[in-house]
Amino acid sequence: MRSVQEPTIRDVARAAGVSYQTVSRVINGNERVAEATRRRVQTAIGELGYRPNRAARELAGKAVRSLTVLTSDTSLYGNATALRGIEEAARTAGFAVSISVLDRHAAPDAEELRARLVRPGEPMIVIAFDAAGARALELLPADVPVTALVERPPGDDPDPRHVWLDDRLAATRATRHLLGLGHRTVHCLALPSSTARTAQRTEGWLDALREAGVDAPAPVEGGWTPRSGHLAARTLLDRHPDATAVLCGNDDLALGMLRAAREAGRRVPDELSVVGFDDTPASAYLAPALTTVRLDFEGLGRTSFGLLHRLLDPSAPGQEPCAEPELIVRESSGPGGTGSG
Amino acid sequence: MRSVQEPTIRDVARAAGVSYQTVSRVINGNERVAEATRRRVQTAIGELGYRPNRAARELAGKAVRSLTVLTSDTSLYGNATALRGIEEAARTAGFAVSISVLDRHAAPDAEELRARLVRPGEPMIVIAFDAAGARALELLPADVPVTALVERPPGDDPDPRHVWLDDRLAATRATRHLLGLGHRTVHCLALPSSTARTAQRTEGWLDALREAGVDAPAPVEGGWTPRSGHLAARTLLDRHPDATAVLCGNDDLALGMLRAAREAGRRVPDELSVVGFDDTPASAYLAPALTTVRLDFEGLGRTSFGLLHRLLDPSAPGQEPCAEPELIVRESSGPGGTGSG
DNA sequence: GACTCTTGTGTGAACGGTCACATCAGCGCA
DNA sequence: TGCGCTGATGTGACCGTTCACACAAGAGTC
Repeated sequence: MRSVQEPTIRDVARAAGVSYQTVSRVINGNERVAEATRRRVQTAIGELGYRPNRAARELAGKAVRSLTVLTSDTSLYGNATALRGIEEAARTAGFAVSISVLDRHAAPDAEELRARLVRPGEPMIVIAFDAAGARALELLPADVPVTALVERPPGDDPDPRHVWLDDRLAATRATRHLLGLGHRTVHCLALPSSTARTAQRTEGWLDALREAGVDAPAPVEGGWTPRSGHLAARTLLDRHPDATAVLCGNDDLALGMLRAAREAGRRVPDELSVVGFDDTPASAYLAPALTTVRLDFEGLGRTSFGLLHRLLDPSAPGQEPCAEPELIVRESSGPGGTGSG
Repeated sequence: MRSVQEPTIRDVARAAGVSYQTVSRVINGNERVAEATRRRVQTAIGELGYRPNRAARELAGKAVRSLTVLTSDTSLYGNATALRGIEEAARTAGFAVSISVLDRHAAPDAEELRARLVRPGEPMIVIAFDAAGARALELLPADVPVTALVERPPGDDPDPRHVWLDDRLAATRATRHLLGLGHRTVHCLALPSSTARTAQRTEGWLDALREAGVDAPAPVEGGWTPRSGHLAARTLLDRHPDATAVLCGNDDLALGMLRAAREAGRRVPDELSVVGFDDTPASAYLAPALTTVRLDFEGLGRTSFGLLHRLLDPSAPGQEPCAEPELIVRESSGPGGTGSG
């Protein structure tokens, strides 16, 4: 296939007048090589354009630096941004990143998942914000080194290989913001949970309502897209024509909510306050600009990689922590009237 | 690291009572194996849970089925959607997909690029809608099998390894739509071009104006995000307070345009028509819902993979073609007054 | 019945690295 | 002078697979 043979370690050795093993030592940063020899070898490497053969290295038992990211739909903001964070951190550390995309709607089975591993024992990072990811995480063989970005901290059985953002607290703060504006209660357009339990963001919303001594209306569940948000929002407005404030599971749902409100003749924020989640690049430019919670998905991706890296090599450097969730108040939330709540 | 050794081809051979070579034949679908033997081997494979070792296979000279996607920012709609298409098609064909993310703002250099290749000769797909991607494509060593998703067909020197969507015609149609609504002229909020030449979408816009015998106003160049669209839109409205129709390079720019229009007190579509490009999932839910052009990025991704596959193996199956660009008329475009143009 | 030809199977040598061990020179020290 | 130690380098085996080739057994041909 290739016309010119790639140079091997033995070609370099010949060019530098040393044995192939010495070349191997130079490549792997072994101490025991005389400075002059090292330089000669490095010159030869440069001149020949030598690069170590990955396959040979792996076959010979050297731990190879690669990982696979398992994620659903890469066009969702959270997934895409986390992926970017992982890729950047991984590349900086010299890891090759493979990717395997799950169908968001179909539950993966163990056999299929096993087949997705590039090789047995390939390290993985699972983006498990949704049910497909969470299920994949459960099904992964036990001998695979893995870390995961999860929606919720596992309450009873904390797993040190999981990382997450404090969605719950963030949702509480966003809800408090709305209550503080004078709304009698806050409705919830919820994201599907990744587990059988209530989504974290929904929990946080409940926390704030409980704390304020307000009865929580039943949340309405949407999907992940503006389309599903729009449908769910219609249901919500139908069921609760007197709603004055809605917390949405993400910015895309909020976008659907804004449209449904417009269609129902409810002005935002005058008659209805809407708060989103994620702070997508679009949110500041919507009409009205969306009040939302900024989440550091990129940082979370970096963190998940750092964790995996230390799992594989305990001497790997630590990671700077991700940014705290931050409420960004824009135009879509306003004072709640003193009227019906 | 792993407690249990993975079974090798020799383990399978022993279990089936044949030589390792026969096992290799079965794995690779060689004709010359007796039916009974084949079955025995396959049973052994199943029982032992044997999977071929990728590295050994590659080292022994077997073409290994993997590819690397080179792309900038994975959170942009076009990139993310194309990536999804590539990944899906590749996985179906048994390829492992690696990913390498370029900085959209920094030009890659040849040395760095070479280092990104998982191995010399690794097949690649470059998503080259922007300048970073286009530059990377140029710098790739000649011996790498590569296909690319490009912004524009290379006019003079058509490269059969490139695929693209007919942005130009699509832009012409969108512009005709606006002219057909009675607008005297159409302004352009342009995407940065991937090359030194004018962006395809901008060309298409020019085509339509020329065809209608209308003088083309100078296009205003934005970036890729709502933020950059907003900035550029302000400039555009400043320079051309009498504009009644604007074609935007993508939906995110259009979003920025919508906001700038609102801030300038220009009602859309009554006083100003805005048309986007891409049909992102959000566009139908914006206020007003965006008239835009639907582009089949996912199909383009699949096509680019099919092309690469056939480059590597001429007997690989053909691909179904991508969908034609389609103008989706929604609320953001309306009749142009007979007043100032 | 000796000859090809086909079919099914086995053997040895790569592929390009790493690892464990062997070797060798130079040094300090009794 | 001879011993052990240390630092620098070389040698052989091996990782799990494929490839090229050798070989045995049976069928078809003259």
